[in-house]
Amino acid sequence: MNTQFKKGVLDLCVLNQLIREDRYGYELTELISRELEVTAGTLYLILKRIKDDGYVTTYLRESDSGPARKYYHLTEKGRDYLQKQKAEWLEFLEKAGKLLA
Amino acid sequence: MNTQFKKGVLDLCVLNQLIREDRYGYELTELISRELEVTAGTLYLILKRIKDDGYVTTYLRESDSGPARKYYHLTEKGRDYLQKQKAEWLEFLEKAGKLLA
DNA sequence: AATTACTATATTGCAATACATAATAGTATG
DNA sequence: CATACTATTATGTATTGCAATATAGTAATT
Repeated sequence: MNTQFKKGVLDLCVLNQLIREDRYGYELTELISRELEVTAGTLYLILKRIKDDGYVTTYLRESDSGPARKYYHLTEKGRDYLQKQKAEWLEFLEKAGKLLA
Repeated sequence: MNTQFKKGVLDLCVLNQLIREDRYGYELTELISRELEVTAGTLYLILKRIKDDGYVTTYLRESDSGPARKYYHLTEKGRDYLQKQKAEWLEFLEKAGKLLA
């Protein structure tokens, strides 16, 4: 899969998984990679980024099947960002679509 | 406009403009930037890349309104590449779409 | 029981790629 | 001379890929 296509969209995919419920990193890795080829390293970098940007907050919770899980929670700022970026993405698709028609 | 969204798609947009006729760089810059925000520098880098990759050939032709124009011609290899990448792009959109729904 | 191996989970460093920005330069025309 | 047309290149930045590391449980093997 063309690596470049994912640039900028991957973080939206991640944020979008957090709309309804908090999830932990490993879980997100599995979820996303069901559709797109993504390695854990890439995912965790994205998680770090969206946390640094204030789009998510995190908290630890023990697991009964391994190390503690770090859960990610979408903030109001993250929700706003996601909404606006999704709109921009659709707008981009429309314009690019014209050039690719 | 989110800079990252364009990664990997811009060169397809350029190649796609060459399907029916040869075009020169400045012309392509104008064409593409009607839809997407792109500067000449970026466009010329892409043109250099797709030429190095053998997707286009070039030739000079004088203009009656300025310096000579460098025309870009899509090769058979470029046509193949474009077709495959467009298919991959659509496939990517479908998968990303699921994650963004 | 002790050792080993494997799964679940998180993190980090370095390399590669593509776009942005800005500067340069040459030709023709008003 | 100023401006529009045309092409090129250098430097910076952001995002992903790949690979390695680390830790805690669980299962398997000796």
